Amino acid sequence: MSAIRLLVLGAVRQHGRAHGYQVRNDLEFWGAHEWSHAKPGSIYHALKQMAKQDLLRAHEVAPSTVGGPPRTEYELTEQGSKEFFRLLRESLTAHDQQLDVLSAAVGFIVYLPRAEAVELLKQRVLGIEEWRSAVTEYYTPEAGPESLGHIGEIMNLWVGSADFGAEWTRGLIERIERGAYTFEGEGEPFRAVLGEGEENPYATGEVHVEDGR
Amino acid sequence: MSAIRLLVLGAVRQHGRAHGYQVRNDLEFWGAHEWSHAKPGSIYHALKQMAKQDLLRAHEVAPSTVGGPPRTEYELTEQGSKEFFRLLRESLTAHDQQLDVLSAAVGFIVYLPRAEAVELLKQRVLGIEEWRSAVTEYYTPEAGPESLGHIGEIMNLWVGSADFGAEWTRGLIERIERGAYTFEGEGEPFRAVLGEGEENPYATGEVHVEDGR
DNA sequence: ACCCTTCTCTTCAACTTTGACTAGATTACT
DNA sequence: AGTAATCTAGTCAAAGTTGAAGAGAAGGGT
Repeated sequence: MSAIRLLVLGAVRQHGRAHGYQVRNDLEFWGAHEWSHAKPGSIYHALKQMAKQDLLRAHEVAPSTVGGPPRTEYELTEQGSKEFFRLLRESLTAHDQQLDVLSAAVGFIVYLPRAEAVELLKQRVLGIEEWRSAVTEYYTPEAGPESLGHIGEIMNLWVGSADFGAEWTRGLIERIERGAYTFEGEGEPFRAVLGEGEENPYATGEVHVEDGR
Repeated sequence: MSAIRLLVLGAVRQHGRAHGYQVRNDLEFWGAHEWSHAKPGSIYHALKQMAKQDLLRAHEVAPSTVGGPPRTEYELTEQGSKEFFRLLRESLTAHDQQLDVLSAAVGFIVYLPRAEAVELLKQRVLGIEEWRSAVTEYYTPEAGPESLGHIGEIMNLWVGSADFGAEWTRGLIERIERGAYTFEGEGEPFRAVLGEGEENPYATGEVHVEDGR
């Protein structure tokens, strides 16, 4: 599973209503074009696909104030909202190697209650630890590690990478438990969208994002 | 870029001549179906595609000894061989997050001369370090790290992950420089294919993530 | 003799992703 | 003023990926 559906659902959700280009800009604002591989084509495709599956409601909009082709605005349906949270929870606990999926999920983590976020992350750690012990037990050859030849290096890479993932997750859990960040139901929510005319401090140099809402 | 082309080219290359099912089995034997996402469909597709691009030469083979549909055998063309090494070199140096691509490349690393392997890995480390300093400089807000909110955790994840990747690479470089493993032109080559009728020791367990020999 | 499962080898349709392209409007430069 | 560049907004064909299905042969049990 790629991160794009989660990202797109999350972007639309933050705006309430958004068209493709807005979503595209949000993702760029979040730096997601760097770590996910969210190309324009994928975004527009995801929007259409999810509209077809009744996760999003599409609204045709008049040719628009600024130039360019007619836009379509989308908003989440009831189902879409459920799907967003399903993906979010799944992405937080799944311990496969997908950094991009995890990143997207972390970006939206504050939309969960604090306690649940911690719970899910703990599950993540558990999953990683289980995976680790299963793998190291299973692939430890009786003939000693040399029998694997250079192939053993691959094991090394994966196990080390998993260890790092677990460590990072533990750190995050601790910070959250100590009260860091503002979660669902704790007052002023964090909104990672640009206000009108605001400048994107993380744009890639030339990029200059305007957000109409 | 996914790892599949490199894996398929490498598998065919080790056999000299191979049909789709053989490639599929090799990948399973290597555990690659776990860490790459090499499904049968992808493998057959890659074979056909690369045949169309003259990277592989296809031979129709008589309906075969055992049951089943007629097989097509493939072997590398001159171009295919070049492409294999091009992909191998690229995958070893590219410092984007793709663990699967790196894993595949490490599996084939001994087909390069030792000195070149070291050279490429050093380039990898350099690339990671450059990326790291560019990112940390660019994304360090003047308003202090708190201004990023929980979004800062994503940065943390990526930078830490990159650091781990660099560390792992340095370790590998050191071992190779000290004479570990047998590289191209150093005698008996490492061949990770099953002999006829040999059993795959890693074929049936459910836990099946890494690679073995 | 019969059925059931497994193995061999491949195909296919549906879906996703990519990268290039279009095209009008606005700004920037000389 | 003229033209180059950039923004806005999106489309499309080609390529890649997935998961399931298919069909023949062979083994294994009752």
